[in-house]
Formats: sequence, structure tokens, C-alpha cells
Amino acid sequence: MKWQETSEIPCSVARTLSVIGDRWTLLVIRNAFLGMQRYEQFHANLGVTRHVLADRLGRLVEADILEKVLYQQRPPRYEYRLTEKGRDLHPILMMLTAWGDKWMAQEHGAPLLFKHTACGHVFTPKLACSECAEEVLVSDVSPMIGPGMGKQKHA
Amino acid sequence: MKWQETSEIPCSVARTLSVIGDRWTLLVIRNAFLGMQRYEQFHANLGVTRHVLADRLGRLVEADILEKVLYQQRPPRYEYRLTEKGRDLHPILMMLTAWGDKWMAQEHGAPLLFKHTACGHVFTPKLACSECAEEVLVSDVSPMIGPGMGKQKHA
DNA sequence: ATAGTAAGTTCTAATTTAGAACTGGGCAAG
DNA sequence: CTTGCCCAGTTCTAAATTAGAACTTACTAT
Repeated sequence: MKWQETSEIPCSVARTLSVIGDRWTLLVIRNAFLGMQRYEQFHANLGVTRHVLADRLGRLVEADILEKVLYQQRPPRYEYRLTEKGRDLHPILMMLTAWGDKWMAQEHGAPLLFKHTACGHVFTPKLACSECAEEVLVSDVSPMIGPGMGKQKHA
Repeated sequence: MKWQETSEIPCSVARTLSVIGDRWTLLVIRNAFLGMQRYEQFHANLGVTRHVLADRLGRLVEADILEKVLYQQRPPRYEYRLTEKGRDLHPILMMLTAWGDKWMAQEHGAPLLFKHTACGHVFTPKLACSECAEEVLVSDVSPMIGPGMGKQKHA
């Protein structure tokens, strides 16, 4: 099965991964959340080859996760900004970070801390229920077949 | 830069992705959350080649995300179960699913719904603050340099 | 005139993946 | 008692992707 074919699978995880399921893609997005916008910044910061970086930025633009914005004429130069769809990846990034902090710990602790400006505290992200606002644990969730589960290849 | 080298980067996202930052790896984990445990189940359900599946299962065992449990002697057969470290990936999977449901919508809606058994409602996962329990939006988070940010290659 | 900057593109060699066939231990049916 | 089936891989070749370095184009600054 090829890269793009997974976007056809009736599974939201597969469909999400068809767009961001790549090491470099997610690192580009992470850096975009930290404020990076330009090709050379991404290149200097990530250990990715120029070829792959150009490819990934292109895919992200095509997927409407980043948008190219002209910041200079002569010669035309564009920077990459997160779209609303891209900014909506924030919870995923926060959860990836939290898992890494907990399970892939570094010598001296987390490289980055996050402050919740609304309450002023450094925090750890939790998964909460949209209906009762309580924390949701694995054992509290039961999956049910939804309306989109058609002729599935997947359980 | 090669696959495994990213695990050295002082960034929790990079370190997390060094373990699960692969299309097939995350799909294997998703299926493990839905109850799959055996090689042939994963193979039948995912469109992955046998070679890659064996490789990814091996890596996940080595990363202590899955564990091999003998379920039959003669010939010895093992099944793969999520460890605590693996079950801790649940929030990531829930967030990936939620993003896919919202932005990669299928014709008839979400293929899977999730019920929060504690309150009884079908829900959407939200990111909440560990300190004040309120929902956390992108604009409410400010990253700060943490203790683990040493001789960084990354901002 | 020379150097530098930004955002790529091009090239070759190495690595990874796809897809299909094969292995090997043991089972069950005819 | 032999043919076929199950499971969990391994092996094979061809195709695709990636790494790493050099090159390009259109400017600006010294």
C-alpha cells in the first residue's frame, strides 16, 4: 500500500496519518508552533535534507495545514504559516510532548515547559470529556461503530 | 540524519517520534487499542507488508510499548499486548482521531464514536489543564525553556 | 567584483518499502 | 499418511524514498 492510499481508509487515525504521519512532517509542524516560518529556519533547525524539507512543506501547503505568505517581492519569498486546520493540531503536539516528557525523559528534565496563561501555572495536558469536563482515562472510553463505518477494510 | 538519531535531540516531540513517528507504527498501536493482539490480525487488517509489520512489532517491543506474551507452546506463539507505556499513548490516539473526524471527514461522519462511560455521553476529547482543569486553547499556552534544554540543536 | 542570503533543484549512492513467494512447526480431514 | 490449512515470520527482487552534497537564481550589501 502506498502513502496516499491510506487516506481512503475509513479510519480517522489513518486519514490523519496520511497527512501528518511522517517524522519530518510533525517536526516541521512542531517548529511552526514555536514560531518558525521560513525555509532556512526549518532547515537550520531540523536535520532534514533540503529535498525532503521542500517536499514536506509542499505537502503541508497542499493539505491546507500551512499557507504560503509572500513577505518580500524581488525576489519573491514566501513564509509558511499555520492555518486554522494546522493550529488545530495543537492538542496532538501537546500530547506527543507530554508522552515524551514522561517516557523518553532526558537527563535534566523536560526541555520545554508550558504555562497555562489563563490560570498562570505550568501544566501537563490532560484528556478531558467534552460533555462532563472530567478527565478521561483509557478505561473510561468505549468505542462504538459510528455512521461513517461503511464497507470497512478496518475493524 | 537517520531514523534513530532523532532520539538524541533535546525535544520531547522528536524523542517521541523516534519511537512512534511512522505511519504503520501508529496504525499498529491504534489497532492494539481496538483489541488486536496477533500478527495475522494486524496483517489482515492493515495493508502493510509482512516484512514491515514484523519490523514494526519488533521495534515496539524493544521500545517497551508492546510486550510479547506466549499464548501457545508447540509451536511457540506470542501475542502482542500494550504495556503501561503503550496504554499511555491513548490521549495521542484520541487526539489524532478527533482531528481526523473534524478535518478529514468522511462521507457519512465519523467511523467510530467514543463513549465516556463515567458520564455516559458520546464525547469529543478536549485538552485540559492539569492545574485548573479548564480547557486549554493554543492561545492559552506559553512555552518556556525547561531544565532539559541543554546544548540544543533545536530552539 | 566579491560575498552573502533565501529558497529551492539536481545529482548519485544508500536505505527502505512493496509485493509476492517461501519456511517450518504443528493441526485436522479424507 | 498425505494433502491442505494456520500462524508467524523470513527471503527475494524491483521500485520508491532518503541522505548528503553541490548547484541555481534572483537579489542585496561591502
